[in-house]
Amino acid sequence: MKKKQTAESRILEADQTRTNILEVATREFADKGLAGARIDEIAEKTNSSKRMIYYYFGGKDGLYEAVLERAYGHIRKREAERLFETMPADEALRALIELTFDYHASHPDFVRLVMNENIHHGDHIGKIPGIKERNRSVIASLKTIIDKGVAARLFRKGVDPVDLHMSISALCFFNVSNRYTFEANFGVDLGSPKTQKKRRAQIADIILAWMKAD
Amino acid sequence: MKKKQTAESRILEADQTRTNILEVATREFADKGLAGARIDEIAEKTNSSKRMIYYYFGGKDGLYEAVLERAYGHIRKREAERLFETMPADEALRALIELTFDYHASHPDFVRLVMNENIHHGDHIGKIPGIKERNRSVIASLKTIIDKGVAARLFRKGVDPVDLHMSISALCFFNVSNRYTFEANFGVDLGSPKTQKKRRAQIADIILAWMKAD
DNA sequence: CCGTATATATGAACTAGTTAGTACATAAAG
DNA sequence: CTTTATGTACTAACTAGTTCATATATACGG
Repeated sequence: MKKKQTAESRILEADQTRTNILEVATREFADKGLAGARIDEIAEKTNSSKRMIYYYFGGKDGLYEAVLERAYGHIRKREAERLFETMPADEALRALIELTFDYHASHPDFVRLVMNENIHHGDHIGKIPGIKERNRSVIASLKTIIDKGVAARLFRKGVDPVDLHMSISALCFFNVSNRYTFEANFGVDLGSPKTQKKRRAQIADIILAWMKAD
Repeated sequence: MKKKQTAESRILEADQTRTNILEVATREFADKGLAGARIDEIAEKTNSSKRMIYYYFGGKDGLYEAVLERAYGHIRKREAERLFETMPADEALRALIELTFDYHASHPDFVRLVMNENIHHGDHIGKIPGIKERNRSVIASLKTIIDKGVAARLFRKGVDPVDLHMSISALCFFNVSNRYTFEANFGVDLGSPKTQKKRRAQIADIILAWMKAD
């Protein structure tokens, strides 16, 4: 398959191999959890081999941590929050909530990895460098919106941005994380486009009702 | 250890053995997940033996399903909702939310089992007989409260009780399910009494603000 | 510019330890 | 003598991780 190589093409290929392994492993860990996923199965689905997993990532835990770090790296890239600077605070907040909802809905793997990490008592997330720093920017964005809303007498005073973030996250996260049990318990498919569309607006309504000045 | 037995004492002991196994297995499955828990480890922590796990529950999956059924059996026993019949609708709803919050906070094993079941795509929850029926009563209770609140012009019209339940569940569930990642991301311990107390009231505030008539 | 050492990358087969599940024997009660 | 309950020892399959061999490209001294 591989013909003559230069230094660059070699580095490139190695990088592709690493990325390919991470993509496959992300799917497997998200699907079956850290304990449930199998190294041999991941290796098989890869364009590469088991040997290379150990070569690049050291072992199952190393691979899992790399997968987790990559997943968290993706979510914090949406610094599009600056877009909201020109909007009124309530519209900005709604837009931010919808963005959060959409991210969760379109990244079930991320949600499932987080679930799994909680099953494992957060033993690996602590190893990701600078994770708190990355999240601070989300809180800062929310604080800006809150302050602006309070100044415009649209929002109540005294809401902690961390609480606000927690509430938005909880509502958006649950929609993906508890999809299967909710379906079994209530016969509602949280993944259907119709339910999603309704819920997306509803979550924003809930948060805005709470934030609203009396 | 065991002396002379009668038929009854034998049945009783057998029942204690089964219960003991289920208790131990609940902790283990909640702690490590279905794939992560080990039959040998469960057996060791039991007053009984591995042999009896297979005798009573058939295998790992059978044991897990029995654990899941038992956990779901417990949560639906709080039919204390009738207590709220005498209260105004908003107070009743707040009380119900606080009850839900407390249940989640004091049963992390249940929350973690549900998380795990979602990791496994709800493959086992479907096997629990009559699970939908059991949940219908929760929705019915909520509907009663909503209707009463609407009649008293305390609540908005048109809120679907399933949506209301979903929102309450999401907020209460997240507080337990995402404890470890939230701590790692934001340095907030959702399990501390102070945070819990604040959050308990806050969740009720959020839902009530949304339900309130304009 | 050639040869040799060195770092990077990869394949194939193997292994030690684990893990779910079973076989067989037995004991007590009805 | 049959049903229920239980202890001991075993096994077949799996699973993470390793060993050894090797190919290719670059570094570097002569």
